[in-house]
Amino acid sequence: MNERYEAQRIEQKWQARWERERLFRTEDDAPGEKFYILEMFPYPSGKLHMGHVRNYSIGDVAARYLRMKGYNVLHPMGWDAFGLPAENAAIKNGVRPDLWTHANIEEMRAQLKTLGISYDWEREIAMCDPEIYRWTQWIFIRFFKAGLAYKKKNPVNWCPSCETVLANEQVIDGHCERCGTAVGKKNLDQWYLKITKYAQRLLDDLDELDGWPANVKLMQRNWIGRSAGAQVDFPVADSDEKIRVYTTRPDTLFGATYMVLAPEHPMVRTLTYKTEYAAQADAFIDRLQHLNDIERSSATLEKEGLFIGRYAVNPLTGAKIPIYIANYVLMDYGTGAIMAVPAHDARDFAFAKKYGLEIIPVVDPGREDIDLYHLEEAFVAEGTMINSGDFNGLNNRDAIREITAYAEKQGFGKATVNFRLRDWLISRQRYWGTPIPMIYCPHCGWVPEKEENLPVLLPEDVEFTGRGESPLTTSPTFRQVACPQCGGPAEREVDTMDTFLDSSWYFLRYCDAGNEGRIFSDASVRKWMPVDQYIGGVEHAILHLLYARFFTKFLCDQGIAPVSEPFTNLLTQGMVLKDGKKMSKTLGNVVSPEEIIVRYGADTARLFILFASPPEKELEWSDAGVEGSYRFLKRVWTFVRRVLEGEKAAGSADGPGHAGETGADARALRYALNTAIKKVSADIGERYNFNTAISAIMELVNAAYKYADTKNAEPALLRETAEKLILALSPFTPHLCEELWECCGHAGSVLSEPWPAWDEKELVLDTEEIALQINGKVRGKFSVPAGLSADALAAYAADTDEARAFTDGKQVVKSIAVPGRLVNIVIK
RNA sequence: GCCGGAGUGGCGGAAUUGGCAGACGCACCGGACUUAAAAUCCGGCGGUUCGCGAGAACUGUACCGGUUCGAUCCCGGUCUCCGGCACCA
Repeated sequence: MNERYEAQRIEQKWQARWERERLFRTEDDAPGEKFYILEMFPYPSGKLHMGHVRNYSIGDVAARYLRMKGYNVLHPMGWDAFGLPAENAAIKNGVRPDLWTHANIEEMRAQLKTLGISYDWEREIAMCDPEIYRWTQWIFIRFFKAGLAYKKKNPVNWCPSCETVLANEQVIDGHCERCGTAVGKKNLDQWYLKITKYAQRLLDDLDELDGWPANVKLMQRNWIGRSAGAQVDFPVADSDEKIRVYTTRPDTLFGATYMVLAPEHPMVRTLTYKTEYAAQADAFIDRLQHLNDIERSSATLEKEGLFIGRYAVNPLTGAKIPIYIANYVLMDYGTGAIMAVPAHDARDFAFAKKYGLEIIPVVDPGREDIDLYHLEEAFVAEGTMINSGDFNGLNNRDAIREITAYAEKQGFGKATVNFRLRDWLISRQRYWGTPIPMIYCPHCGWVPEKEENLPVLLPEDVEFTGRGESPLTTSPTFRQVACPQCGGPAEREVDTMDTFLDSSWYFLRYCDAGNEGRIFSDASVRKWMPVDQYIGGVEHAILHLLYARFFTKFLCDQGIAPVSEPFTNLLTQGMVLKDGKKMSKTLGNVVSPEEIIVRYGADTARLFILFASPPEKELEWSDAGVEGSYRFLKRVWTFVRRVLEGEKAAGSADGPGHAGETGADARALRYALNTAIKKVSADIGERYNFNTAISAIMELVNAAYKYADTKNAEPALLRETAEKLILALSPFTPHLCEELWECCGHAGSVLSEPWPAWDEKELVLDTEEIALQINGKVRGKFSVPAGLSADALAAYAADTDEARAFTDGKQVVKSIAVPGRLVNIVIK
C-alpha cells in the first residue's frame, strides 16, 4: 500500500472499473425493495458549477447508502437540453443549437463521471432528442384532446431581451426569471394549458406531501392563492346590463358606495358608448397601457380613477352608486370589477377619500377609540353588523354566510371560489424547444398532428434572427402542410413549447428510457414511480415543482401515469456561497469544481461540500475547509495503512479472529465504533444530515488513532474498525474507500457489501457520567454503575461529597433524577 | 403591507423528546519530530474576574419578560436578517 494518498490515480482507476463493470446499472427485476432517487437534471450549459456538485453529491450519498442497505435503487441522470443559451450561441457564433448542446452534454457527462456519481448512464435522456420530444408532443396532444390546451389572444408577459413571452411563474418581481430584464405586455395569440382546472387538487394534495418542506408547500399554496367569497350582480341604472363583481366580503354589501371596473373591462366601452365620457376613458386606458408591469401592479402606485358617467344599483339597498374605472382593479382576477366598500377596505378607503366618495360603515368594531363616522383608515377586522337592515346585530362572519345565502335566494349572487393561479402560457417565440404539434386549417380550425407522424421535427433550414418571432417561420419547408383532418392546405404552429414542459415529465421516462414504441411501459412506471426522494434547488419551488405535479395529475387522469403525485420526499438544497454571496460570473467569485478536483480529488470536493453545512442550508465555500477535508482523508488513508502494516509486522498468526478483548481501551473503541455506525446510519437514512454523519466518522477516526497508540492495541479490533470505517465512509468518498477496501484484501466493490451493522450491546456502558446540579446549575460530576433507576440515582447523588458540600446546613426541597443524565437537587 | 424561516465562540456548524451549551471542522496558540521549514502527531482554545499555580467564581445561545426543579428548545413581546407573495377585491 502506498504511503501517500494519491487521489487522482485512485479516482481514475475506480471510475474506469465502475464503468467497465457497469456497476451502477439498474435492473427492474433485481432483488430488493425499489427506491427511486432523483436529482433535478441540469441544463447543459457546458460546465458543472458547485451547485451541481452539491446537488449530485447529496443524491449520491443517499443512493450508495441505499444500495448497500439492499434496496434496488434507480438513480438516473439526463439533460434539460432545450433552452435559450443554445439558440443565443447560434445567433452569436453561428453554431447549430443541436451540435452546441450535444458538445456540452459530452463535456458535462465527463465531468459528472469524474465526480464519481453513481448514475445508471444507460437510462440517460436528453429532452432535445426527437425520440424524447415526440412524447412531449404526444402529451401536448393529449392535453388538447382533453380540452385542456387552448389558444387565446391575451395581453401576455413579454421579455424584450429574450424576445419571447413568459409564463406568470417566470416573472419574478416584474422581471424575467432568466435574464432579469423588466417584463412588458403584448397582446398575442398564444397556447395555454388549463392548470387552473387542477388548482383545487394541486392545493388539496399538498396536505398529503408529508415528505416536502413546509416552506415549499406554503409557497405553492400562496401561488395557487385560493380565496372564497361571493359573486354579486349589480344592475346598471337605466340599462338592462349587469356588472358582476367578486368579493370576499359579502357582509359589507350594504356599505358598497361605488363600483370600479378594470380599465380593460369590456363593459367600459359599452357603458361609455356615444357619451362625453368615452374619450376621457380612452385617454385614461391609453395612459395606463404605457406603464410596464411593475409600475402598473405596484401597491404603492397612487390610486387613480375616472367616473364614467354611469351608475349601478346596490342590489340590497337600491341606492344608485357611481361607476368608476381605476388603476387599482385588475382585469385578470375575479371578474375584473369590484364593489367598493371604503369603510372596510384600505384601497377603497384611499380612493374614496381622494375622490370625495361616500363612506358608510357597516361593521362596528365596538371600540371606544374608533369613531366609525370619522374613520382615519378603513376598519378591516371583525365586528357587529350595523346599517345593514335585517342583518344588523349579527357578527360579520355570520353575516358573510347569511348575506350570501340571501343573495343566492334573490338570484343576484352566489358563493364562489377564486384562484390567483392563471393558466400556463406555454408558447415561446424561439427555436430551440419542442415544436407545438398543432396545425391550423382554415376549414377545420386547430388540428393536432397525427400521432403516427410524431415527432414534428425541428426544421434545420431556419435563420436565427432572435427577433421576436419564432425562427420556425423562416423555414421554407416547415410551415405549409396538409390538414390532418380534411387534407386541405393548412399551416403548422411555428412557436415552440416552454422548456418547463420537458421537465414536467422527464422523471417518468427514466423508468423505461429506451422504449421506442411508447412513452414508457405501464409496468416500468408502476415499478418505479413515485420518485421516493427528489433533490434540487428551492428556486423551483413554484415553477418546476408545480408544473410537474400538474402533469403527473393529468397523466394519472389519462391512465398513463400510475400516481397522482410525482415526488414523495423533497429535499431543497441551499445555495453555494463565496464571501457571503452567491457564486456568479459577474461577481467573479466562482470556484470551479474542475479546479478543486484536479487539486484535491473528487472525494475531497464531495466530502467538503457535504460536511460544511446541512444540505438544505446555504453553504459558505471555504478554501481552508477544503484543506481540512483533504487532511481528514489523508488521515483515514494513514490509519488503514498503519493497521495493515501492523498486521504484517505481527505476522499472520495474530491476524483477525479474536476481537473479544475487554480491556478498557478496546472497550472504548468498540463503543466509539458502534456509536458512530449507528449515528451515520440514522443521519444518512433518516435525517439526511450528512454534515453530522461525517463528524461522527471523524470522531471515530480520532478514537481509532488514540486506540492505535495504546500499548496493547489489538490488531483484530483495529482491522474491524478499519473495515467498518471504510464501509461507513464509502457513500461520501467512494473512490478512496474502494481503494482501501481493496488494500484490505477484498475483491469486490464496497457497493456490493452490506451496510455495516452496529451492536446495541456495545452501546451499553458499565458506568455512566452523571451531572450533579444544585438548583439547576451544574456543580459537579460523578460516575455510577450504568442503568440505575431514578430513585437509586438520586440516593447515590445525595451521598456524593459534592452534594454534601452544597446541601450541608440547607433544606433539600426535592431532588430530580434523569437516568443516564443528571440529578438536580433543589435546596433552600 | 401580508405570510413564512432564522438569529449559538473569531468562522462553518452541533446539541435528534425540556436535561451537562459549543460535538466535528476551520482559524489561532503551544508542544513533539526536524539542522530548519513543510507535512505529520499530541495538547489548548466562549467571555469576565480572582489566583504564582493546580484551580475557582460569575456570566453566556439577538433583546425583554414568563412557564418549569431545569429553557438554545415551550409561551408572550421587541429588534435584526433572509425568503416568498404583493392594488388578488
